[in-house]
Amino acid sequence: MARRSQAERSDATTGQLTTAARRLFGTEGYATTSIDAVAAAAGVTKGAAYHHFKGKADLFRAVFVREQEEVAAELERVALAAPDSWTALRHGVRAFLERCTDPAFRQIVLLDGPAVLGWDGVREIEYDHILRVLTMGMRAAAADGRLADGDLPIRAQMIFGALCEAGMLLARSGDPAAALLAVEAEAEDLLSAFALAQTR
Amino acid sequence: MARRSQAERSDATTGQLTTAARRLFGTEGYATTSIDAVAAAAGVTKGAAYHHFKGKADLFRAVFVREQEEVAAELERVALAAPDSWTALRHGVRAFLERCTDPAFRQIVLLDGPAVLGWDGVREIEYDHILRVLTMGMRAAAADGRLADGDLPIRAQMIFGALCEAGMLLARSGDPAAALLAVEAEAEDLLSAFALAQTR
DNA sequence: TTGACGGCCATACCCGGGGTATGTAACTTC
DNA sequence: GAAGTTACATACCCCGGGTATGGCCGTCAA
Repeated sequence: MARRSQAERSDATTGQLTTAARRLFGTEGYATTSIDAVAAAAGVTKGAAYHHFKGKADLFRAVFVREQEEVAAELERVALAAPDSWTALRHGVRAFLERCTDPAFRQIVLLDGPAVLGWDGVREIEYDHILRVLTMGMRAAAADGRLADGDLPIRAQMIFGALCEAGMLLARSGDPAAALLAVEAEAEDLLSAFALAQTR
Repeated sequence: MARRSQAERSDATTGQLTTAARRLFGTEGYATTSIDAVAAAAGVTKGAAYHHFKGKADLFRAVFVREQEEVAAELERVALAAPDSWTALRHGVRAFLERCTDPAFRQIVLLDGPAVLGWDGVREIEYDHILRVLTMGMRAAAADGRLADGDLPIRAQMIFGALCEAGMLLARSGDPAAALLAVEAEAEDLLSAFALAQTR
């Protein structure tokens, strides 16, 4: 192996570890995957893992954060490409639901995340990524007069919960394409809940 | 101890075990509570636990099911006491949110449940309890012309996801009473998403 | 250039806890 | 009341998370 700097070695190892962890956590689940298995899949030993991460939960956290970053980036990209704030929301919803097609994403973000990191833990991370993008999108729609006033953070959080459940639902469906349409229709109705015409 | 039948002994022991497990799982979380600790709190040993349950997950499942049964029963009671289908829905929502005030309920049903039993596992159980009651309530509201047509199971599932997130949210709030009002307002708007006046 | 220092990682080990095998006392059945 | 079954307790296995220690190599100052 050619001469490598310490930083290069570190980055390479952490990258191998998080990639392997993402694969194993996503397929086998958090509880049933061992640190040894992750390290072996990454081509290193447990010592390397415990050098870069405080423990198993910390490794999982790194995977979880990277997952959130990628989804948030894609959602932001989709939103920016949309002609107006309302279609930005709709396209974002569709992008999130399609992301839920990935079993590893569901296992890590939707199933194991809350149990491993606690609700405060996932909340803290999501608020800087997925929830941030969603809240911004809803704020823009509200500014455009497409959404009524109200508590936007609470509203975004509840919409997010509904979308997560919808993502699990269509993943279980025998006909994902048809389910996607049905779910999207319901999701649009949900967002329409806050359409301006509605009065309390 | 007086002479007891086998069935009485069994019922007493399983009751002690599930009660102790409910307390420990609810306070310490599933991963950090040991079978030994549960058995000790129940006044028996690990052998008794493994005699009545196939394993740790099975014990958790029993606790989870009982929790669902209790909530479903209360929701049904609240719904039946309501004058019409719409207020039945609203009172049910309130009852569920208040149940989320219990940290043990949140830990067991909302956080650990999906990770331990898998999504299919919780789905199967919830569909016979909370989701069943919610779907029935929405079906009644639809029959009364308070909800538009659509895919009711999907709709109920998504509403349920939103309510779970709302429950976690108001539990974290510094002022639960005020948060309850805000969350209830948003939840009503969500249900209004499917009000008959809405057209797609 | 070199030598000391520190970061990177492997090896060896501890130990808590899920799961199992076996023994024993109490209940049930005939 | 003897045989068989149920309801546990006890002792044990072993996987796996976490830690301690040592060695290799890049880094940096003199």
